[in-house]
This record gives sequence, structure tokens and C-alpha cells, in this order.
Amino acid sequence: MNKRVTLKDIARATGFHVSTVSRALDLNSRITLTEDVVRQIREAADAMGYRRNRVASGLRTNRTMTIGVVIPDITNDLFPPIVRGIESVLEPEGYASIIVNTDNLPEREIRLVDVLTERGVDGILHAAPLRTDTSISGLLRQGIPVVTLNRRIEGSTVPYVVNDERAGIEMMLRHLHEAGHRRIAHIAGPQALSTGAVRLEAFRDTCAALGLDEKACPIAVSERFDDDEGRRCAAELLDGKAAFTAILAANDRLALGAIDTLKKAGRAVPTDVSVTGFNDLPSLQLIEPKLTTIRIQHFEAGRAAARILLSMLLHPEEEIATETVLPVEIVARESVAPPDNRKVKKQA
Amino acid sequence: MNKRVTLKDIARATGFHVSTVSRALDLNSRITLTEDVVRQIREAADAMGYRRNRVASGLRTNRTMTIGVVIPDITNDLFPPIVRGIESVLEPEGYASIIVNTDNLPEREIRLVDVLTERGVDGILHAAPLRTDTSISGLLRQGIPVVTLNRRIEGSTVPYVVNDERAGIEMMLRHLHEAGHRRIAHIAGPQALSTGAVRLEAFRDTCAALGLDEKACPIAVSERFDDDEGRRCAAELLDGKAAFTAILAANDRLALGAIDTLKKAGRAVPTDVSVTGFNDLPSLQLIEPKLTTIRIQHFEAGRAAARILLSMLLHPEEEIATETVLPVEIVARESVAPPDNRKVKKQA
DNA sequence: TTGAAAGCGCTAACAA
DNA sequence: TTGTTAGCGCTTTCAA
Repeated sequence: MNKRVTLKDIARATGFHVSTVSRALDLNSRITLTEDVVRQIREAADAMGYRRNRVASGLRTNRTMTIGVVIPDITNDLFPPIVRGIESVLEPEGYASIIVNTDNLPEREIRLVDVLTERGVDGILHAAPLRTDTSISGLLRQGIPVVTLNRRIEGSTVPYVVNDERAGIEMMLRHLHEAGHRRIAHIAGPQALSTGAVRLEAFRDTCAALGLDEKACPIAVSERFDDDEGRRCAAELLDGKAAFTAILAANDRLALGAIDTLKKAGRAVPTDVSVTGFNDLPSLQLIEPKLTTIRIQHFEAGRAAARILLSMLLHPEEEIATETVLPVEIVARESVAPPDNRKVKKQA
Repeated sequence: MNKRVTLKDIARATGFHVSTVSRALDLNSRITLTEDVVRQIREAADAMGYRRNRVASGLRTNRTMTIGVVIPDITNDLFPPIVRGIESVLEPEGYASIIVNTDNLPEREIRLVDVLTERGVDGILHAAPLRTDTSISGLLRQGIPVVTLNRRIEGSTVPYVVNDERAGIEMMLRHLHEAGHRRIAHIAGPQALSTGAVRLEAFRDTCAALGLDEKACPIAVSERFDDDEGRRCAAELLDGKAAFTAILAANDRLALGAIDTLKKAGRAVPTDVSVTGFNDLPSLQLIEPKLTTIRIQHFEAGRAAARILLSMLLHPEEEIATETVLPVEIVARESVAPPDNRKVKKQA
């Protein structure tokens, strides 16, 4: 249980002053020291097992080399790749990250952002903030740099990185349209989350652009992005009076839940009803039927946001990209087939 | 961009001394202050939006209220629930966690544990350390409390929380035995990881206990706990001369990969070959055939380890549980069926 | 019960 | 090029 080695200890051992030791150990010090002195000090530091106390240095410099990462829930498959993407950029630069899970609860978000600021994080990466801002304006007032992922803050100068969700929904709807579908239902995501709202809007807009009748495109709105809500919304759609030959779900989990309900209702996928997802979760590869979906770049979103935050920290005066929209792509698999028009008529 | 409010600011505003302010704001201060003074100070602090600077208080008290969590990889489905379990215990007590991903690489582990100690974490929760200790003895020398999860450190006093893996393997092997299987192959996990080694050992021991012929129980050892290695090992087993009617895989991913290879080789699961997993990943529910597996308690393991660490931090003198073994249970689903003896004979 | 003062370990402006 | 000194914001011992 050795006590920790401090600069003072090294100073005592080498005969130099603490400030000299500090400078010798500072990799990007502007001040030039005699090569030999630096060597002596570094060797002593190594031998004694010195580790810089970042708490002390953070207090002095006001930089903790720690950033805060705010996510809804790490057990949601979307976020681990984002976290690793962030880490892949920040870690080589010497930053560590404190991760907090908000569960999309405003009170939790407020409390947890306090947890981060109390610890003096140098900046915050905020993945999936709520649609009504709970904590970001407060952070800006404190002068803490913030970059959001997954969603932009409207009418604000906060830089953001998003996936091109509008394009994704549009591509998917056109894909179904080209396969011959004209009656396409949508299971929308929670409207309290930007992803849910944006995708629904894009769905409506594209329906209009394609000249699809609004009544032929029924919509069920989910409360959460999960299987259960997918099941519930699919049942709601089946119970409705509008017939449909395809379901475009706002994410993969909703799609999987919907497929489950369809199967239980005796509707085969994709023979009777086509179903599509959004996100391209890794686990989809093993699930039958293999889901047609939109691939978004989780890892890359984390990287991009981290790079922006980094440049805000290192070069505060420089211009930065305030808006980054990552391209998405469609992954056509087995859950889409042309509609069976005979059946539709019968049903309608 | 207000500057942060400090104790000094509150002292100036209220007319009291900083030390008085500090005491008034310290919830578990032993020192008694006049009720009215406390109220005045607290009100001023609230009004001014004071947040304690934990960097400064950490420097003074040597307690950062931050703990380090070391995991192999957050994108591995096992770990998010562990992380949330940890958080569920530590967060209410005011602790934040810095999470690092080692990717099971010793050099990374060493570097990242430095990242944690440099930041003065009060303790470390180490999930899945390597079999040969890379960082734990160093932490103990520095007097940093450590609890390991998933694996124990042999011949050491470090408290650990593990799942009862031996029992899991034994239950599963007996389950297959009772179904009539006598030629059971094992796809073992990486032997550099304790989970891989322990499960293999338990497999061998239980085979012996059941009186199964060693030659009837071929073993393929994987390099990683993933689908690809499951595929490769299954192919290796199929190419081998030993016939088998079941594969007991060391985890779910290996099992899923194996099923893929079996299908492609024209062997139906479970009709021709039964396959079992370990861990009970949530995504299994949607994958066909539904895998028979062992359910372990990820979330609860995180909670238990965090509770132990907490008591080490708060009551260093008290006795703590050095060994916690969480029970596992078998989840019988559809990937196990009685062997078709005719086929085995033909093949053997 | 409150105030004064020291100091945690480090960095950086200033001096030599 | 190196040393001196002050101080980041907080806690805590000692004194009043």
C-alpha cells in the first residue's frame, strides 16, 4: 500500500525543483529544458512509478481530460457502437469518458448532467437528447462545449451529428412503392424523441410525394422503440379499417414485434405483408425472416461527434462543422415482396 | 458563459467565512451550526446555482466519488446489463463511473487502468480480467479497492462475484444426457479467459461423472466467443472422426455459429443434432431454433459487485463477502431433442 | 458555534 | 534554462 509518488518526491530524489520536474514531464511544454535534465527526471519518474495526479492538475488547469457521454440506455443495442466510436477518437488524445444513462427521463437527465459538471468534464457528447431541451442551454451558459448526436437542437448553435433519417425513410418507402405496394402502414416511433418525429414526418411527406392516398397509409404511434410496442401497434393496424400490404416500421425492434403479431394473426411475412425496419441491428442477421432495413452509421456518428468536440476543446477559435449528416443506405433482405393484389381486394 | 459559483462567492454574498459555508453545505457534517445560518447559506447557494467542485474536493479529501469500470467490450451484449447493474447501486450513493474497454488486450488493460488511477477513482470494478493478472496486483499495491466480476483471482484476497458456471455446464450436460445423448461435443471458449477454461473443465469433469467415453466427447476450442468461431469449430467437429448427436457450446454466440454451419452441412437442429448455449442473450428469443441455454444474472452480478465495493469504500474495517457465486438456471427451449440413434450408427 | 489558516498536487506567471 | 511563488476550490485542524 505505497503512497502515491508526487512531483515533490521526484524533486527530492533528483534535486530539481517541482516546477522543473513538472515541465520535464509535460510532453507539450513550450519551455525548453536541458536535454540531460529532462532525461534524468524522466528516468527517475519511471523508476519511481510516477503517475500524474489529474485531479490536482485538473484543479489547476481547469481541464480534467474527461468528457461526459449522455445516452438513453447502454443496454439499447444502438448505443454501444456509438460509445466505442467516441472512445476511438478521444482515448488516443488522453481523454476518458464518464457515461450516464438517462432512460429518456428529463429529471434523470438533469441530475446526471449535474453529476458530469460537478466532476468538471471538459465537454459533453449528448446522444439523443429529448425534443424539448432539458440540459443543453444550461451547459452552454456554463461555457461547457456540447455536441449532440442523433438529433439537432433547433434554433441553436450546438453542433450536431445525425443520420440522414429523412432520406432513409424516403428510400424505404420508394423501395416498397417500386415493389408494387400502394397501401403502406407506418408504425411510428415515440413522438417525444426526434427520431420518432422526423421519421413520421418523412413518411407523410414521401406518401404525399408518391401520390399515395392518406387513407391507404394508416399510422400507429408507439410509446417506446421496443418489440412489445411493435406488437401492440401491429395489432392496432390489423384492427383498423384500412387495409395494407406493407408495414414500414420506424425501427427494427418495432418491425420485429410487428412481424410477431402478423405471424400470430396468420399473415406470412413477406408473402402476405411486407415489413421493413430501420437501424440494421447486428442481431438481425440471425433472425428469420431477414429484415429489410436502413443501415445507419452508429460507430461513425460517435467518431464524428467526438472529433467535433475535440476540435472545440483544442481550437476554440476555429470554425467547426455545426451540421454533420451521415448518409444511410438501404439493406434489401427478405422481408419485402410484391403485394398479392388478390388478397388485398378480398380484404378491403 | 457565467463563471462557476464557488464557496468563496457564497461566503462573500452571505458574509460568512468559506469554512462555515463549506460546513453548512456538507450534508453529513458532524459539526453543528446554527440552524438559521445553515438555512441562510443553503438558500444563497441555491439562488446562486452553486454546484460543488468535486475536482477540488477530491484533491483535498482524496475521494473523487468516481469509480472505474473495466470491461472487455461494451458492444458485447453481456456487459451493458452488468454496467447498468453497477450503476443502479452506485449512482444513488453519488458515484459516477468511468468505463473503459480492454478488448481483452493486456497492453490496453494496463494503459486504461492507468487512465483510471490517474483520475483518482475511489475503486475499481473489474469485469472479466484475463487469466494471468495484468493490473490487479498493481492496484492493490496502490491501495485501490478492487472487486472482480465474472472471474476470481486465484490465491488472492480480491473479492469476486461469479456466476455458477460449473453448475451451469453440469446441468446442461445432464440435460442432454437425460434426453438420451451419449456422444456430446463441446465447443470450448478461449482458454485465455476464465469463462472458457472453467466451462471446459466442468465439461470434462461432468463427462467423467456421467461415465461418458472421452472419445465420444470431442472438443473444439475457439479463439473468440463469437459466431465465426462457432462456425469454424462446428466445421472442425464435423470433419473429425468422432460422431456426435449434440453440441454443448460454451456460449450462445458459439452455439449460433455452430447451428449455421450445421444447417449448411445439411444437419437439422435439433432433429439431427441438438445444440445448447450459455448466457441467454436477450436476442435469442427471436432466433430460430430457439436456443436451449443457461441463464446467468448479468444485472445482478453488477449489483452484487458494486455493493461489495461500496462497503469496502464506506466501511473499510468491516468484513466483506470475498466470494459471491450467483446461481444459474437452465432455459429449455427448442434446440434439444432426443438423438436419432439410427443416424448416428450410420454415420459412425 | 464560527473564523483563520494550511495544504491536497499541480501549473504557470514572474524572477533570476 | 531553472527556481520562486502563488493559487486553483475545497476540507479540516486549530484557535477564538
